[in-house]
Amino acid sequence: MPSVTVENYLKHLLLLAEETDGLVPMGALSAALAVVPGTVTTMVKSLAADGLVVHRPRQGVKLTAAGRRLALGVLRKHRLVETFLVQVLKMHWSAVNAEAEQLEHAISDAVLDRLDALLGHPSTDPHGDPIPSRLGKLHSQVYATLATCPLARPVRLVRITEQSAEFLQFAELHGLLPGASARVTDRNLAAGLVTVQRPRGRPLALSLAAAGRILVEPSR
Amino acid sequence: MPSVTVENYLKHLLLLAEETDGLVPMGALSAALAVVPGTVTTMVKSLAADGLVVHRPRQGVKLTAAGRRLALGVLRKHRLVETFLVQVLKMHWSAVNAEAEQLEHAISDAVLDRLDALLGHPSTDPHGDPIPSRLGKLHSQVYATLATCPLARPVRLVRITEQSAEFLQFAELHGLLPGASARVTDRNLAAGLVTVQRPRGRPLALSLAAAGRILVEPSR
DNA sequence: GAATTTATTTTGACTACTCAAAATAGCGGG
DNA sequence: CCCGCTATTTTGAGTAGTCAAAATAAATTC
Repeated sequence: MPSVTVENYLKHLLLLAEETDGLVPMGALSAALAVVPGTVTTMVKSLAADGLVVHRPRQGVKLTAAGRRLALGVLRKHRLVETFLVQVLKMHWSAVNAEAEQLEHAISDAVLDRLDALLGHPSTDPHGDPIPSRLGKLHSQVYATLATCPLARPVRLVRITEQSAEFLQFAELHGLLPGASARVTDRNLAAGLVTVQRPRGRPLALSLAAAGRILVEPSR
Repeated sequence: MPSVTVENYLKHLLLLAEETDGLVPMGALSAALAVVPGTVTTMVKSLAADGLVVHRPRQGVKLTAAGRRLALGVLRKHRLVETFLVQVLKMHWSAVNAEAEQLEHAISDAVLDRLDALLGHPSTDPHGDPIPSRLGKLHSQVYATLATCPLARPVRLVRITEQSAEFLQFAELHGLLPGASARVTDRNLAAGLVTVQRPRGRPLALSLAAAGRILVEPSR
């Protein structure tokens, strides 16, 4: 059975691979895990020895098929637990990431299956993040973001790819929840500002970085 | 924050104290934790240094007030989680101890409070074991057992103080669940056998040891 | 009251993970 | 082509928890 530490290395590697696609730099992993770079080098070498990752020295790491399978299992637990915490226990969506961070390593597959059934086999968690299937399929579509979608066109928010409680609380305050409608009225690259219009709301200014964390699809 | 290991030492110490009352011998703790005796000595000394237990060398250990408070918190998590697994996720009562063993160390107080409310603030878990209150009160009554209750008198089962899946499955198979009625028709100390009569059931033979794990109260 | 058994403690060593700080590699600029 | 910067790796050391096996203390037996 993989340790909590190993599960975390693999999970973050999977998450970072989505953005980086290809090799994940050691520094990115080090930052994500809040661990000094030297520690990552050591651990990655041991993960490589176990066949869970491939290590290209001085270049980066990536998951092997076995490592990816394990990582998907952890991610499935994380996102199903988040969904449970919000839908059944009525917790706030900004609080559940931290809770799931712990529970994902303690919950068995048997309990997870029951939870999955209780929730009606959801395909996304409360942030819109896709939940890997029992078989390890992660059907993550490529979406536009508020930083890249066409101007003036109505869009529907589908996913918030940022877990910090502050950001999520800010987002909710301004009605930026998965499922909500919006329209980007202006985008100023020089200033790094995006202006978003919500139905029945004041125009809202967002940094380009923040806008890039909000995934959208064309409305209707 | 106490480690998983520390939480387990304290929890088992609390459980063993119920039976042993007074000092728990090192050997008992060693057996309960499935760890060699030398390890227990080492750990107990470090727990004592942290003010969580009192160590009487060559005699045994007991919890301090601080240690007991922590242990009660863990036990509360364990038993509420068990209750949740049975009542909400419909798992079998013989399986939930092992699951709760893991989850008790990963669940936060915030989640626990929601769970407690969802379950209607239960006072016992599915085995009839009392759940410590949020404030750390453990109202565990002294009950008779099938090994000690008066002969021929009708009794109601209140608690099964044995967590092994095999035993619990055996108990359920013969209708020995908390809440059930029964009557001890015969007790043979020499043979170490207790005969139990269930309404509409065949007489059932139980070892004295097994009978001692089933707590009862006078019926009506 | 010595001798033996049993419980406990000590000692030395190991695994998994971590950090701090020094060494090194590979890059981009001049 | 060399210089310096940044990312990475190495080295040495520490913490938490564990085991195996030898040493010791206490209790039991004769």
